[in-house]
Amino acid sequence: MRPKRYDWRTGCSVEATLSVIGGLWKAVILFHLLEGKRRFGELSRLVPGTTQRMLTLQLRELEADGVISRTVFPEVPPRVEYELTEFGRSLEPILLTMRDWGLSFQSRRLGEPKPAKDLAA
Amino acid sequence: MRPKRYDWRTGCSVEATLSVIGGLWKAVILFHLLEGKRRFGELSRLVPGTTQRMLTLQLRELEADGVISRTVFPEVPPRVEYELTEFGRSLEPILLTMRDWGLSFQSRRLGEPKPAKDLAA
DNA sequence: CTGGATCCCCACGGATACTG
DNA sequence: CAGTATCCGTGGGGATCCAG
Repeated sequence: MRPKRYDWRTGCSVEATLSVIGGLWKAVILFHLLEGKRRFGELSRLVPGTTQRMLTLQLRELEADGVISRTVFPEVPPRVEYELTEFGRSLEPILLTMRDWGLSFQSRRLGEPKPAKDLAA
Repeated sequence: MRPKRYDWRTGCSVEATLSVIGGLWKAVILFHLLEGKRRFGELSRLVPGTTQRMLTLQLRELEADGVISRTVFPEVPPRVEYELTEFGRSLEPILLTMRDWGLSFQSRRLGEPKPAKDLAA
């Protein structure tokens, strides 16, 4: 049995949140879905560093949690679109807050002349 | 250093944020530190599901990133206190947003008699 | 184009014992 | 009390091939 890492029942509220968006690339995926529907290939390009396999797995879990919807178009070149559900959209405040902090963090780091410990971090 | 999972330089803003709080239990740890200083043993109890080793590792990384400070009291029964730095406190909006969503999620789930995957409204 | 199925490996993380 | 050191198992995730 997989005791999972996070337990939304016994854990604190943050832990509950992580049980949904705690996956490796979930937050990043959801962030890119804020702007609208995305095809699999788009997400693949938007999230470099992840493999197709990982992307698929993460998308499946998000779908299972009711955060995103998956629409398959029965076309000859297959097309699949992922979209936030109403429930998934409720995560927007979190994602936007993370984006804001990230932007600030990035510019802060870029402004630093020399990192204290060049290799790490 | 290994390319790690997240790269705040090449990735999107959310990815940059995850490079700091993306660790397994980092968000949970930081959340508990919002209320003030915590001793190692306290955190250990506050974050069930994590081992001392993991807790130590996560704390070390957070410290290396300048998010928390570690104070050692040279007492006979050793005492170590962890506290958010000013920089770490800048993460508060994220943590609080996650807490809020988690609370809502928990109560929502508790009210559900059966898991519903199709939620139109 | 969008994945599913498989194989494989290592590094992540658990458990335990020890120390200042 | 607050770790560190060590060993070790596992499963997470990469790579590859195949399919609709």
